[in-house]
Amino acid sequence: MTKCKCAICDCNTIHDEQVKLVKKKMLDDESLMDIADFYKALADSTRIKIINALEKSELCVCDISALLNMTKSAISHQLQNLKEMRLIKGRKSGKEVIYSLADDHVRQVFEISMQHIKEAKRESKG
Amino acid sequence: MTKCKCAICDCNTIHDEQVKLVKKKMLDDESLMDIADFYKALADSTRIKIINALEKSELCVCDISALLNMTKSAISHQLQNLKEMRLIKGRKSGKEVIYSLADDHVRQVFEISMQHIKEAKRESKG
DNA sequence: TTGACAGTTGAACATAAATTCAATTATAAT
DNA sequence: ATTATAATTGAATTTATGTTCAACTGTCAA
Repeated sequence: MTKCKCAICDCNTIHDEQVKLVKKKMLDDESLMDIADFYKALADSTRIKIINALEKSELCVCDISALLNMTKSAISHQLQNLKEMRLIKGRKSGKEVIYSLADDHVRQVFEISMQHIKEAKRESKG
Repeated sequence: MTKCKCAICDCNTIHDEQVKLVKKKMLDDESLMDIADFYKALADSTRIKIINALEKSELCVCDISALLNMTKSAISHQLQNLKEMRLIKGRKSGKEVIYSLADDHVRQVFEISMQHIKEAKRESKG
């Protein structure tokens, strides 16, 4: 329990040992940024809907627009977003571009988050 | 392949069968919103750092402020955010509030997302 | 009971992200 | 070639989010 040296926080009593330990064990800043960016890609209901849809079947931009009742432009922007994060991939077929999920991680993460939400809901009710 | 009826998108040729199938299989809007909200909680580098820190040890607000070199106010706001999503919990100890992870889902999701990022990086290099 | 400190809170501000809009590219059909 | 359509793009706009700032609450110690 000592006074913190840093200029920003006005802490007098920090738990030195724990903080030192944690600092040592924590991931580097760049990796943590990457992780946050990964979640950012999933942190929007439009993109989540797109992913949930592509879990069921590959679809073209047009299909997704109709499905979500949104403009092709809005959808296309979000598709680029998801593609950049390598969550989806697109293949060209004539004038259309057919999109599908890039790999299985999305499905896995989806499963776990569903579980968490279910349990969190149960707790909040009980 | 028919003209879409909706007013917003200007689609002429949508793949009816697939869209219909997907619509049937997709989760309801509320659940999809909940999932997006869950990811929103993780979609910020400050919050990710907090979670990564709490994976290693429970910590008070002061500790986290010192660790991340940020004001207690900024940290506190984010802690409320994470608590609301039931990702962390806090217990009072004298003047301090000690925070820790709420359950194991966070750890699990973390693992998978790390895998995804590693693979995505490998691909982008190859 | 007064002062000091850990933590929280709400409003203001600053920044980032989503959607719209207009224009453009690429492909297919006439 | 010309036209039509799927999709993309960049800039403008709108909306959401993170941080700061100042004030406040609760707890401990003198």
